[in-house]
This record gives sequence, C-alpha cells and structure tokens, in this order.
Amino acid sequence: MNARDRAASKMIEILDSPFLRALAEPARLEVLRVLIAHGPADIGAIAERLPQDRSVISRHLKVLEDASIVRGHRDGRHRIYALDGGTLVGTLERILAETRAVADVCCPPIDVPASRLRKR
Amino acid sequence: MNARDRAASKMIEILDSPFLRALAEPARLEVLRVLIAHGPADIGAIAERLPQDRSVISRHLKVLEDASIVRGHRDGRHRIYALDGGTLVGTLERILAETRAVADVCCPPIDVPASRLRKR
DNA sequence: TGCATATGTGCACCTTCATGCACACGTCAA
DNA sequence: TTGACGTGTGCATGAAGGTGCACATATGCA
Repeated sequence: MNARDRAASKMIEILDSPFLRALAEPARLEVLRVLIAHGPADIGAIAERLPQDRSVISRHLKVLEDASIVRGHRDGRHRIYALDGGTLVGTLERILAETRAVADVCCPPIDVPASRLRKR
Repeated sequence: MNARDRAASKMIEILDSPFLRALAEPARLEVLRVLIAHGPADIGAIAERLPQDRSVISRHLKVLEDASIVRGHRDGRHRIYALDGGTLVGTLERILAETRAVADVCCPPIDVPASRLRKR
C-alpha cells in the first residue's frame, strides 16, 4: 500500500460519515439557516419558520446532532438546539487537510496529457 | 437582513449544491478511491475494480464531473477521468471560509448557558 | 464497409429516506 | 393528580435515486 492509497483511504474515511450525508439534504440546510439566523431555539420555534411538520424538524435536528453539526440539550420540556460552530469548522478543517494530502501525492492538478495515456 | 442572515445565506448557498450531494454517496466515494489510488483511468478500468456495472460507474463519474470533483476527456473511444484535486481543494476552502464567517458572527462556540434560555 | 471495443442511455426494479399523521412519553403548573 | 404543552416515535406514503440489463451510439482498425 503506497502513499496514494493511504492518503485516499484517510480522505474517504472522513468523507464517508454522517457529516456529509447530513449536509446533503436541502431541508436540513434550511433548518441550519433558521438556527443561524435566529440563534439557539427549541424545536417548535424552528418548525414555525419552516413548512415541514414539527416531527420532521425534530428528526432533522437529530440527524444534524449525530453529525456533530448542532448541539441540543433539554431545557424543561423544551429542547434547545444551537449550531456547534467550533466542531463544524474543525470537521471541515480536517476534511480540507486530508484532501490537500491527497492532492499533494496524487493526480495532476491541471490536465492529463492525453498523449501519455493513449497508448500504454 | 443582518450580518448573521447574510453569512447564513452565503454558507447555505455553497452547501446546497451538487458538490456535497456527489460526495454523500458511498459508491461514488469508492469510485474516487480507485481514481486516487490508481491515477487517471478510463471507465472500464475503474469499473473492473468495483462491484457495480460499468454503466453505473459511468453515471457516477458524470455526477462527480458535474460537481467539479473529477475531470474527464475523450481519448479515442476511451474516456479518461482524473481527480480534479485543485478544484476540489478550492471548493473545500470556500466552504470552510463561509463556515468560519458564520461561526464568527453567530452562535456560541462552546455551550449555551441554559439559565439564559430557560426564561426568556 | 464491417467488426470489435468503449461508452452513453432508456427502462424497470428496488432501496433509502423525507414527510405527515396519530399517538405515546415527559415535564411543568395548578 | 390532572391537564396543558413540548417533544419523541411508529406507521404508511410517496419521491428520489442507485442499480443492472438491453440496446443504441461512437470510435478505431482491418
């Protein structure tokens, strides 16, 4: 297993996680937008600003929490969610670092010389 | 519209794109792994190392290309794909920058003081 | 031109998952 | 304890998309 394989595996391992799957859903991004625009809030307050049912918002927030994008805690009968900005930035930094490592050891950055590949 | 709204909209706009959706699929990540580990290759060669049908790999590569993650060009009757490392890193850098901007103007980074939120 | 190779595409099938409703559970106040 | 409120969950439904097969298209070669 050479340097490229190792770099690739580390990058894929980080990418293949609940993190990206949580962000790859437009409805969840709208939940994030509300959370950012209005600050920490309970599920009912967030759902009031979105078209989906409260139960749907509740599940989306659970997914975002499992992905370490938001944090939630009980407050009486409410559950307050807030963006976990520090962890979010940290995760993106790790992804960027691993991707840079891959780009460093692999694959031409600009173009593939076709003449090289044509006849092997 | 305040600073938080603007930062949120810019971040969501970048996140809600084919880029994240392309990376949020395990099968496509495996395609990327092959591409990184073995370098630029045609669709047949990539498909040989993966369990899916060639047509499936072809479609995955199309999705990755539309997301500016890989680049492809015809080479005779082959189509050679390669990781577009530079663009990939650049996209991640933009996402990280927008996310940092959001974290800067929004939302407590560590913890939400429950006592503050309890009684508004 | 005729054939082999490599890739693109229409189609059907199936899995995953977002969605909303009904209801159960937990918590607070009187 | 009782009722009101906020939230979690089981269930059915529908949409989106991954998958493989069959076939069409494109390219190179003799």
